[in-house]
This record gives sequence, C-alpha cells and structure tokens, in this order.
Amino acid sequence: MAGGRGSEDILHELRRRGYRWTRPRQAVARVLAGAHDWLTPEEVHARARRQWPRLGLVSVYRTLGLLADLGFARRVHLEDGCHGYALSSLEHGHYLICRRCQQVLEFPGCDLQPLLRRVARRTGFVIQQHMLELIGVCPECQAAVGIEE
Amino acid sequence: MAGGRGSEDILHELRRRGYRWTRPRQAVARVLAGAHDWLTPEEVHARARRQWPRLGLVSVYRTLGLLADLGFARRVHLEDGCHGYALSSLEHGHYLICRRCQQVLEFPGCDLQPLLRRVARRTGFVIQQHMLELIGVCPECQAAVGIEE
DNA sequence: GTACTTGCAAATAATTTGCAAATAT
DNA sequence: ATATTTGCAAATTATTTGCAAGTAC
Repeated sequence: MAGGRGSEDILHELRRRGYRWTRPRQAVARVLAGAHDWLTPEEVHARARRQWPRLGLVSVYRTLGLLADLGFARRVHLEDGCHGYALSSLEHGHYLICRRCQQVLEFPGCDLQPLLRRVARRTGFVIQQHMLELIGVCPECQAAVGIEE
Repeated sequence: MAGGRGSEDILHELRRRGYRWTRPRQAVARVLAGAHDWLTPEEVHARARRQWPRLGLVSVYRTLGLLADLGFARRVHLEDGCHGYALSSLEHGHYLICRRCQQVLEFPGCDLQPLLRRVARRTGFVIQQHMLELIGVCPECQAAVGIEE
C-alpha cells in the first residue's frame, strides 16, 4: 500500500496517521529498512537493540505488527510455518527468498491477472488477495555451495 | 508429488515406503480426506478422535508432518501466520481459500512458468519452489454475507 | 519378535496481555 | 497536560522431545 524506501517514509506515514515516532519504532524501522534479508522478531530485536538497548521484544512484536498493518512490512512465510518480516518496498511486489542466506528480494508486478480472472470465473470466488513467494538460491549462494559443502 | 484422492491412496504410498498404517494415521488421513476446508492440528485432532478416541494431539502433529513431507498434505499459511493443513489432491495445485468459511479449493496448473523464467533471468536466482495462495470469498459466503451481516 | 509408533508429561518456543511507568506531542 | 506507548513479568498458545508401553508387520 504505502511505498517506503527508508525510515523517513515510515516516519511521515505514521505521523500522518496519528501514531508517534518513538525511539523503539525508529530502531525497528531502521533495522528493517537496512536489512536485505528477512528477519525473525528475535533477530530484529537483537539488531535494533544496538540503537536502543532498552528495547523490549514485546515492542518489536507490536511495531512489526503495526508496520505490517500499514503496509510497510510483510510477513514472510516459509514452508515450515515459522515466519519473519521484511520491509515492503514496492507498491505491489512479491518475495524471492534465498533458502540458504535468507536474502529477500522483492520483485514488482506479477502478471497474475489472467490467472486470477480465470480462477474467479471457474469457481465463483471473489478473489481479494494473493500470496506469492518464490523460494530458491541466490547467485552468491550458488557459488558458495560449490566451495563449502 | 503424490496424487491422493482418498485415504486408500495414502495407505498404499505409506506402505510402499515402509511406514505402518496405524489407527492414528488412518484417523488423521480420513479426516483430511473428508474435509473440504483447512484445519488446524487442533481441529484435526478433535475430528479424528471421533474415530479413534485415544488419539493424542502429538500424533496428529507427527502424522500431519509426515503427510506433508510425502506430499499428501499442504500447509496453509494465512496472513497472520498461524497455519493449518489441507489434503493435497492434485499433482501440482494451489489453494483458493475462503476467508469466511475456511473452505479450501485446490486449482490445478498455475501458468507461472513465464514469470518464473523472467525473474530467474533478471535476478540470477535458481528458483526451486513457489507458494501461491489466493484468498477471497466463496460463492456461498458471498450470498450469506448479504443476509447475515 | 522386533522395529516402528504411540501417548503422556514435560520442555521449549512463539506470541499476547495486564498494567504501572515513561514519553511524544 | 494527556493520551499513547513502553517494558516488564506473567499468561497463553503452539510445537517438540524423551521415554516407557503398545502395536503392525
């Protein structure tokens, strides 16, 4: 929904909506904005603490939930269910996830419209949202696998 | 991977692989085969107990995990992360989920190949799997909403 | 008979809530 | 000033593990 490339964008949107721009929220937003992999709440907590040591894990959960609700972050679901968060930086995009290094790449536009229309027509469903995630191995890890393992 | 329309198919595949066809597994497989909505492990447990009252929740978790590994069941991920299971009845399909009644419809083929190829070329990723879920409202619930709410 | 599987209880992990103190505006 | 937000501790929920007893083959 909202396109945020950095924490300034988040700041403005939060303010606009009447939320306060607090140190804990800043710390979480910066961590997410600076990461190019997905992070569990626990990992966000660990990193954000370097900026704001008294940050509690609970606030991380709350902030991540808030950012997800506002469209700044997306939950990342893996096959085994446990999930993390990554910053949502594009209008409408989906994730490409490296299963080795957890890098997350967002890619725009998804050409799913014809498929969605066909399924809707065949089933009678009104389709409201969709979730698409691609899982694979990034170029760096492809190279690394040959060496390490 | 394996196409199972009923619990007999599961039986044969488990046997073939050296697993035993036990009452707890039968009960879980039948529940999943008979459901046309997704179920949490807790719900599977409640239903399967009607067939095998001494069934433990732990065995439900174990059996669901096994069925998922063998390709008979798929995990269903919702936006908020908590997940359930549904029987996987087609070679390669994806889920269409009704957010009101939890009905799950599987639809075949997904025409994602061109997209996958394009993304792979642009990013250098080797794409190994993908997850696609469509979320909406089924025809029955569309009608019901007008009446109830 | 034997190896696999189960169920229980307990451990662990993940997430949420109540509430007084802190703080952004 | 005051309504929002925080952090802690505790509660809740979800899932996994160790192990003796049970069961399919």
